[in-house]
This record gives sequence, structure tokens and C-alpha cells, in this order.
Amino acid sequence: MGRAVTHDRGKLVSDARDMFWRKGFDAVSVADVEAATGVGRSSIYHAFGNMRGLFDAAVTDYLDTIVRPRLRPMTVEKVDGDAVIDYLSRLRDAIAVIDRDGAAPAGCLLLTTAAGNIGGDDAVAQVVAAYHRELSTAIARGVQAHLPDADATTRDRMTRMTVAASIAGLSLARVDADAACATLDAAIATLAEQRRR
Amino acid sequence: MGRAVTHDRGKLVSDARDMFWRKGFDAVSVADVEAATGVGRSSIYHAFGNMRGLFDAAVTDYLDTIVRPRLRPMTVEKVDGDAVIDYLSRLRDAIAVIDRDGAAPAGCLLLTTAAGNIGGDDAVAQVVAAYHRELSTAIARGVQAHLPDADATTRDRMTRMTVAASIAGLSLARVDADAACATLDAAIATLAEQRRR
DNA sequence: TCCTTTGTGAACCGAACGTTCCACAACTAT
DNA sequence: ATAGTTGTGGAACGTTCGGTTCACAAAGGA
Repeated sequence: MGRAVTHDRGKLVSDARDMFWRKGFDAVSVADVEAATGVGRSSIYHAFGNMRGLFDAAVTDYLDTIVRPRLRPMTVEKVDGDAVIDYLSRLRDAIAVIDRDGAAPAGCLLLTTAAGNIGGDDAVAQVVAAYHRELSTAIARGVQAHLPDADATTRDRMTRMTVAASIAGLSLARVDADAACATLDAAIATLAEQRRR
Repeated sequence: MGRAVTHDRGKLVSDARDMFWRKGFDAVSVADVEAATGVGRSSIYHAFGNMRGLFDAAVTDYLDTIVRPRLRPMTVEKVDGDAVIDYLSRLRDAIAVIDRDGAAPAGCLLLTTAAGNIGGDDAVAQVVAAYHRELSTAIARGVQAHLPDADATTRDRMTRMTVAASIAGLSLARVDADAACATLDAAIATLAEQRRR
């Protein structure tokens, strides 16, 4: 079988994921990953082929451990009526905590990626588009549970506006956390008001 | 006086602006600017000090020639009731045209910048936050003119959701133009429906 | 004409980048 | 024990980066 792996692949990927998340694909160098993880570049290239391979693994990990758990209450079979509100509220809290310490990455790895130079890459654009669809689908189910009596047009509109608020909040998170929170609060209030009618 | 300038400073700045817009600050090198404008790097450094100086000039130009003209119908004294709708509609059209040819830059220079590595820079973050405030103020006046009878809470909520739709549309523009357009359409429909009541 | 000022083009710098290569270490199967 | 396979460590590759320097050309004022 050959020599056993001595480094922790999972930790390597999640560390790299946080670095990409915080600084963007192009700003993370092999040397940075080496320094942060203690794993030599030969091992990195041996395991992932190149930086792009490591990035792809980081994106997959981001989707599995960050995005989907957050969406989970809206993707299960029986969706609670408050699932959308809870989602927005948790997102708000996550953004509010950001940058108090520099520890937690801000915004969204995929939106940051889409805005960066690598966003022009077709494969990356498709991943981001797929993420947007996954987010939209989940929120649509959350809106459906929240506004079961609304007509399809209204629900679709509310879904798109809620998704827009999420994206705008994540885009603003780095630059103006207060504005990002206010945006999400407005989305929560709009959904609540819509239900009252 | 000494020798007169032979290159066109305005063209140099607008060309650089488009390059930053399309590829992001970090992806543009001095050599790229040289190749695109025909102006030597000595002249560039002589006129702008360094790459950051050129970028600042490009951002100022972006605000003056792209952003503020778009917002203008909402910043004049007498705001038309359809000014917000027109703004969103024009934004939608601009995004729809994108990427049919590779000519027009996609998205928003400032949002791209905020998402990139240079977004961590305090000065840059403040410029982006100021842009967000300028956008919010203009849209608030547009919403005010569109919904003159609505209460302050509703207007504020609609303002934030409209701003969110703009930002989300611009963020999605590169990656999924159809989704970006659909988001702006939803914002237009929501505003129109709000007026009907 | 001479002098000062400014633009220009080319060469060069040290640093950083992603990537490749090779010798050696560690492990399994025979 | 030996051969074969796989991970590791470190050096080095070639390229590109932003920035600097310098000699020279061009233009206007004295």
C-alpha cells in the first residue's frame, strides 16, 4: 500500500476553506497554506494536484458543512412555518458577530469567489449558479411553509426578494455589517407582515 | 512650464476603470494597463504615484460617470413617481446585455472590489460603505416618490429590499444573468404591487 | 539659444507566485 | 529480507509582479 498519510486531510481542507473564504482564491498562496497547516507543498500537490484542486475540495466542504446545515430546516420533508425566519435570523446573528474578532470569515465563500478574478471561469460560475439555485429552492420551500395561503405569484416574488436580501447581506457583511443586518431585518419584517395579511 | 502631456488622461482612467471593473484590482497589472492604453509605465507612475492611485482615480470616475448618472432621476429635487422603477428596469437591461459580447463589464466595480482581497483595506471599505449609503439615499427618495402615502416603516422596508435587490442583481450578474434579471423583476413587481394597495 | 520641466522607453530589482523534480522515509505484500 | 508503492521534505524551476532608476526626447520660458 505504501506510506501512510501523516497529516489530517480534513483539517487541511477546512483550514484552506477558511483562508479562501476570508481572502479569496487568488490571495491565498501555497506558502500561506503551508504556514497555516504545517503541511508541506509536496504533500498538498500530491493530494490535490494543484491549487485549483484544493480550492474545489474547499468549496465542497463549504457547501457540506456551512451552507447545507443552515438550509436544512427548509429542505427537510416537513418544513416549519418559521424556518425561513429562523434562517434569516441566524444569518443576521452570524454577520453581527463577524469582525468583532478577526476569527470568523465574513460573507460567503462562493459570492466572494464569483466576484473575484476566478469568477470568470466557467466551471466556477456553474458552481455558484448551482449554489444560487439550491439557496432559492430551499427558501422557496421556507416561504411556502410560511405563507401557505398566498398565491404562486406572491410566493415567487417573496422568494426572490428573500434570496436577494440574503445575497445582499452576505455581500455587505465585510464592508458594513450594520447595513447587512438591517437588510436581513427588513426581509424578516416583510415576511412577517406578509403573513399577517 | 516644461513639456505638455501627450496622452489622454481621461481615456487612460476610463480604460483602467473598465479593466478593474472586469477583472478586479489584483488581477490588473501595470503591464496590462500599458498594453491596453499604450501609455508607458513611467507616465502612469508619474501621473498616479502607484497602482493604488490609479485605482482610486478609476473608482472616482466610476462613481461620476456610471453610478451617479444612473441615480440622477432619484437625486434631483422633483423626483418622478416612476423613477425607482425606471432605475431598476435600466439596471435589468444593462445586465441582460452583458456577456452577449465580452465588451461591457459585468456587475459593480465597487461590489467586486469589496469582495476581493483589497476589500479588507479600511479606506476601500469606507468607499464601498459610502457608495451603499449613496445608493440607499437615492432609492429612499425614489421609494418616497413612488409610495407617497405609505407609512415610514413600510417605506424604509421597501427601500432596503429594493437596495438588496440591486446589490443581489449586481452580484449575480456575472454568474447567472437570468437570475439577476429575475431578481430585479421581482423588485419591480413588488414595488408596483405595493403602490396598487 | 540655453535652461528648466516633464514625458518616454528600456532596463533592472527583489520578491512572490504556482509548479516540478528528486532523494529519502515509511509502509505493505511477497 | 526484499521489492514495490506511496507520502514527505526541500530545493529549484521559470514566470510575473509592483516598483525604481536612468538617459534621452520634447516642449515652453528666459
